[in-house]
Amino acid sequence: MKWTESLISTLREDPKEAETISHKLMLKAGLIMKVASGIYNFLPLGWKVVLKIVNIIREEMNKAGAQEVLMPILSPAELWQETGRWSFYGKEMFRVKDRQDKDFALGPTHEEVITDMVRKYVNSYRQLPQILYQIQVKFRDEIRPRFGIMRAREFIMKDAYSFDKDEENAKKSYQRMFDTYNKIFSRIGFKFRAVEADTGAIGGTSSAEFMVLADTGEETIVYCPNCDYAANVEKAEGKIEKKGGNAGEKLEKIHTPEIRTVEELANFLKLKPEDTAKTILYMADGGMIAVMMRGDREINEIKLKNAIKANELRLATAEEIVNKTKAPVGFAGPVNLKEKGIKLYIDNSVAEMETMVCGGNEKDYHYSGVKRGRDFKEDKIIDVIKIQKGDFCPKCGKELSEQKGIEVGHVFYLGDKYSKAMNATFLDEKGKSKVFVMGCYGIGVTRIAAAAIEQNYDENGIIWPVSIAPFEVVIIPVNMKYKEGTDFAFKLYEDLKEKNIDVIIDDRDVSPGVKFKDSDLIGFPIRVVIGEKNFKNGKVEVKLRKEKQAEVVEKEKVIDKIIEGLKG
RNA sequence: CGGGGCGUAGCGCAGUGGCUAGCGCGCUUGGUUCGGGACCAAGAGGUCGCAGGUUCAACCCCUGUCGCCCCGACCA
Repeated sequence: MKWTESLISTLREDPKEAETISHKLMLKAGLIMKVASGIYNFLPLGWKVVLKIVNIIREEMNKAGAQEVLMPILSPAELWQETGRWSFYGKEMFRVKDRQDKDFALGPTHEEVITDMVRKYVNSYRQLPQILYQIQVKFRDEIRPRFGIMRAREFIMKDAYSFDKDEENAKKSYQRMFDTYNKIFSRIGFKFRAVEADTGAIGGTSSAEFMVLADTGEETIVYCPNCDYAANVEKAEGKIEKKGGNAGEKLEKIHTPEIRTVEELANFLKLKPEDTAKTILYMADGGMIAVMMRGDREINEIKLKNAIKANELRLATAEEIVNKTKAPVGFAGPVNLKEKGIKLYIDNSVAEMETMVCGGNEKDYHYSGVKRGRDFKEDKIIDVIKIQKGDFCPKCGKELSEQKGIEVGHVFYLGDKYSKAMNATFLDEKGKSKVFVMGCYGIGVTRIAAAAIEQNYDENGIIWPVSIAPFEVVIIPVNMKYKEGTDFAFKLYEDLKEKNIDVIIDDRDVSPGVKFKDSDLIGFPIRVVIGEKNFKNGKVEVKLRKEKQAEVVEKEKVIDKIIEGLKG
């Protein structure tokens, strides 16, 4: 590509609408353009990046024996109603009506559509397993789209679905996809990690997320430096240090005016936060429940939601709390809670405490010396504490660490959730009708582009990995009027194209600084500069974007040097 | 949905109840320059988000509305 013939439009100043690195750089480098909130045009450079990502994914999926299909963007409400997701998915699903007033969804994911396809065409165990995938636009009306294409409302996803005759084989398919994902992300050049994850709206029994490691990531990963345990903090389990639980032996009611937080309470009573237990009130599927955990720790609501098998969970409002407990927010406690008709769950950490301070269910009162069993009785002991750095690995017991990540892939072992709901069956060896055992596997294609930037940038711009760079090499003739130099530059350009190297030549008649700034900003992995002084000595400069130092090489050796650079 | 902020040229911003709305960058033309966002000269480009109101007069004041960004709730 010649720069003068391309639609490349870089910005000199930071776009004000962007805050995060990748968003800012993608706009500044002219990769994407916003059309509406969470909706973007991919400009030529940006689309080249996406296509390179797509190619890698497609190659690896095909190698793994998966077959590509294409499902429609629109899907009829009936399919979603079969699994109940028409109502369950809520406002996040874009819905439209056709001229007959029939309901359709813009596909946020395609389990229903693919299951419908497979139940129609697969009738025998002999046709199994099947792994089908597509690379398609997805629509999700995110509550708050942000960070450019990182969390967009319209985005490209590779979604795959496996169908097997039984659990054993389904687990093999799951493993095959897991391995394929490792290959894909390695090929792209990511520093990444697969972690245990919550299954969220897709459902199923187990899942793993592939996280690109970047300090700017939205997700927190808890991992063990000693063994292979790693999990999204949403899902993470662990042992927490047993401490505290010394709040006197005798149950005493204490006047604690205006004291609502654990911090205030501990200071007031000259105890430690871990000697207290906090009680949080939630509305779970319409009814109020109470959850207790040790005072110094935070709750993980996702773990809670799963532990109590709630569909809908939210904090109780101040009004609901007063109505039900007769005490204002901040004074909830386990003593006499049963009489108010509130189910009590306690975290493991509370079960370990000898005695504790708790809210008194009365304005300005707490109890000290509260003993489990004597002063209250829980309905169930569960694990709801948010695991953090310094807690102990559930597998090997060593201390856990934390890091930030960006979710780019997610594999789910689904089981029969969708096949059962949609009555998707086949005949087994014995002629018996059985439902498919499924898995589903997503990769955020467009998100990968943003994640790659979050992981690879400096103060001058993007540093693309070679695998997905918009061009592998940029050739910069410093002065277009210096004929010998530009002649060589164009010759080199043709030679590289001949060798199937993805190259662009910056043939603009602008000052050198502009070319250097733009090439750093866009982040081409290799830059070849042809300047008059060097060229008169038969030399040109080759610089890797990721290195500080450029190298001056004989002009005859430049192609070898480039090829070497592309490998490294 | 709650909190905060912003809509003026392609981008980043300034501006005043009054006459022709500015600046920088970018863009066009001509010339000089050529290793880190060069310089000179001459240009093009605006329903001041939209609607209504107040006023002799509104980009500016008032009301409404739409859009966008950030934080939170939420989220494969």
